[in-house]
Amino acid sequence: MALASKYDSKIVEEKWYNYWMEHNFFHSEVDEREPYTIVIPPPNVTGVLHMGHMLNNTIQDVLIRRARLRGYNACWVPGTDHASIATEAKVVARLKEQGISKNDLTRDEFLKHAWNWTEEYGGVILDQLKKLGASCDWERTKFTLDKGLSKQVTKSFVDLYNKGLIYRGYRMVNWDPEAKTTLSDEEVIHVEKQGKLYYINYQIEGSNEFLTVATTRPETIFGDTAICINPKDERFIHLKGKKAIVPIVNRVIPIIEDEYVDLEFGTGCLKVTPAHDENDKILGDKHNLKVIDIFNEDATLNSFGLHYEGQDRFVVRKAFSKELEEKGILIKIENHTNKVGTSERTKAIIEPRLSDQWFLKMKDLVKPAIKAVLNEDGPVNLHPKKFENTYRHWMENIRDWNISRQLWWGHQIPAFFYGDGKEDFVVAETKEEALHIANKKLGKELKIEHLRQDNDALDTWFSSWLWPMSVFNGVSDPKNKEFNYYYPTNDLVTGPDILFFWVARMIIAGYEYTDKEPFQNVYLTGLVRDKQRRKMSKSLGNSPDALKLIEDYGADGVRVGLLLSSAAGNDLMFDEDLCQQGKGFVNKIWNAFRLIKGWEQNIKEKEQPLAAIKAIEWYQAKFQSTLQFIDANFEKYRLSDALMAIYKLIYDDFCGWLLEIVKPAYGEAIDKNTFNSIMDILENNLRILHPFIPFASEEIWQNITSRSSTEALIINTYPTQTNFNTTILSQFELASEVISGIRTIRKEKNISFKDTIELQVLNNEQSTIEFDSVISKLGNIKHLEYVDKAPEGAQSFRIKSNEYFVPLKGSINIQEELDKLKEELNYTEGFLKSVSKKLSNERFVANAPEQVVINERKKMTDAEAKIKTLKSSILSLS
RNA sequence: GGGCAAUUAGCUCAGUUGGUUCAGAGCACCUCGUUUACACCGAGGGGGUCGGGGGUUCGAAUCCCUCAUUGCCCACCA
Repeated sequence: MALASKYDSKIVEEKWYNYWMEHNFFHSEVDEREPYTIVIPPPNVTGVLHMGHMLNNTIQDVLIRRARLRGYNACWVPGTDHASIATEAKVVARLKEQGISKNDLTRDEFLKHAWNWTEEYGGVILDQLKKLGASCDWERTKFTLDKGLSKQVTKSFVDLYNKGLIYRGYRMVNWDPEAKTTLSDEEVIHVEKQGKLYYINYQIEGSNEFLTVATTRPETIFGDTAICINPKDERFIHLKGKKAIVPIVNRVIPIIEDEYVDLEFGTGCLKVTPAHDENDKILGDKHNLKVIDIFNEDATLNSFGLHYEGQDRFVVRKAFSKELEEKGILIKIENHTNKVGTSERTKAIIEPRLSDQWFLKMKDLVKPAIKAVLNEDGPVNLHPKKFENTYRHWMENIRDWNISRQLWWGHQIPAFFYGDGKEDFVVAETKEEALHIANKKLGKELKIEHLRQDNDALDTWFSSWLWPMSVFNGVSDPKNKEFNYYYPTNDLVTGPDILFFWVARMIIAGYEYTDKEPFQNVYLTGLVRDKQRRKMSKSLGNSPDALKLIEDYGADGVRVGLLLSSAAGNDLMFDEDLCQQGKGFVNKIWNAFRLIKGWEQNIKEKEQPLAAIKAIEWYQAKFQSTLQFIDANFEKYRLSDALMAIYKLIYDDFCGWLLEIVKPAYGEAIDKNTFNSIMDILENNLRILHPFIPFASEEIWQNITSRSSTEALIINTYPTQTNFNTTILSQFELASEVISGIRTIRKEKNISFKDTIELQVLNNEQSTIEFDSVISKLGNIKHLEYVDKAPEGAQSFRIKSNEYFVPLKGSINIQEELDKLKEELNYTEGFLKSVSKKLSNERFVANAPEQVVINERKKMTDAEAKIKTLKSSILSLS
């Protein structure tokens, strides 16, 4: 069978993915082996694959495939997230296109639409992951709204409520007026906005005097219930105990005193609107102020807004400030930049709002999770470590978590109201149970239809924080076999943007429910950016189509491209050229295989050339030293470095050196021993390549007909570390320098590679004798001999203290040669001077470690020897 | 406003406890080469006062101070 000279990823990748699936190689069952588990960060169910997912999941697949080869029971659990607010927003938008408003639907009707949408688009992303080569255990695919998982969410809510950790409270929360729901603090993104500072006059009651207040939000004047001054402020001493009149509204409000007010800012007078600012709320509570809520849930003004009722807050800001200006009440406007909270999802500006919500007390829950990460050596390690600082800071300053959302798509809160009072509810896993509890509590015989379940849904993250446990049913049944086998999981791979949303909370939940960490290592990838360092986003249109990339470069090529330059935690400047490099690498491996495969036609039992014996011996040592490096870097989660080491091993050492050395002359047979050794080496290469380029490695593996093992590569073995010969590595190093020297002479003297030459070696102190056969082959040398004195009429070069001569038929340019020698002599003498200067420094000799001094002395004697040979060469030429 | 990180070749980044192999890698670039696996190739080459300035030391990319720039996280100053 002839192999194509260019590797065709399209055919190959589909073929082997199907093959792996048919043989169920991704599936894991509990057995006696040690488990290695990763749970996927569940992408949004209606999402599509983007560059971040590609990077993320490539890393997970590399880890999982390597573990599988190393004999672990590797289990990668896939799944999707219902993504409450994001998905609900998409469904609402689609309904709107169809002319349907969410408000016109019942909860059940809306959910039907949402489920339809989920079934239509849901899971597309999982199919896209398959294209990337992700070896997930698809039989275990989970969805956060699955019955089993939902049950566990409900159970944990009830459990935390019964422990007194969940409570219902009337608090100032972050309100997203577009999604019409509250958000947690983490879902609020502060962005700098260019705003204005409005100076507004308030009349003092019973006088003609005015007091000027500076505010960024004039529309909230309708909710003012006090003016606050600093008691130390001498400018306003005369106003103590007086009252002010809110302009337009004409409400009379007290002037209160509090040291909270900054004397320097604005006018030193603060208007207090307890319903719409957290600080004002604190002031209000302290001074017993009235609370006037002026907004509807979509942030239009309600009837307190008088003639602005029904208009949007920002429209009102403009119109109202104009009205105030016209009436001479607004006296000045200044530019002012401040940070404004916006919704992570809808980008709407957050409105602080008082409402009844559900909260989770975090202070105590957090404690074991802090310890687990900040302890040296685990049990939880973040990679890179620098994130432990931000983790600590967040955890130590944590506030209670607002877990209720005014959304329908999600887990409905299992609280059941039996009356209209704020406290008239019970919390239970089912309505029936709730009825039972309620009746017991009240001593009554209520009917089930008297109970009304809380309308709110839970924050998405309140379900995903259970994910590593819930995918194994560990919350419902902590004693089950699977859970105890697979949990705690090994690695988590995700972006630092959800460190608080998700990672920290999983650790918290893990300790609360199992006393164990949910995972041992967290690999935090960077963001994928474009060449101009811009974040990749749909709106910028700078994000390449993931599937198109796979089509163009092959999944293997894209995987290599992504991994080549993505140190943990560093942002990745994505450039398609990287994929091109990856594709080139795959093609290189493929062609190396074609070469070897070609030898198969012509193998003979004959004497093995010495060059081949030595080269194979050398490569095996090189492979081992590289394997050590790779393993060490996997330990440190430095996948790029591991991959780069493999890249160089294959490109330079395997293809560039080994294959060139053992390659039989054109038309000649290869000896059997060499061929077999090369096959063994090829197989080992494929084993370490497989995690990174699963498709091409399997394709080649399956094309090896003489292979001893019949198993698929994916479930084969990984090479283990053995002792290796280090001196052979340095000997080869010298030999390669000699070959390089020969090539230079060939080039300078215009000697074709096809013409054989002779080589004479003088001063054979550091011997490359072991590799003379290799030098002869690659240098195309007819005759190599050791001589006692420098031959005449030869071109020469020096490696360490050896001198090599290539006798030339024609005359050589003596002057040219002489100049070169003098230049080299000059450099070496300068070098010697600096070394001896260092060594004559008494303090250096006294203070530096012994080995350093010895090394310097060695450098000195080497240089002296080299100067000697250089001088004698110069003498013989002139 | 507080905190954390970064700054090394044109680009993306390595550089462990200061000291052989410390100024490196990959890519890009330039020159040469149609050697029968691969031009998605091979052989060479140029390129950096390690952000600036101080200091400690026999010795600093590495430790300390300071300044500058950039990025990230956190934060209730109207």
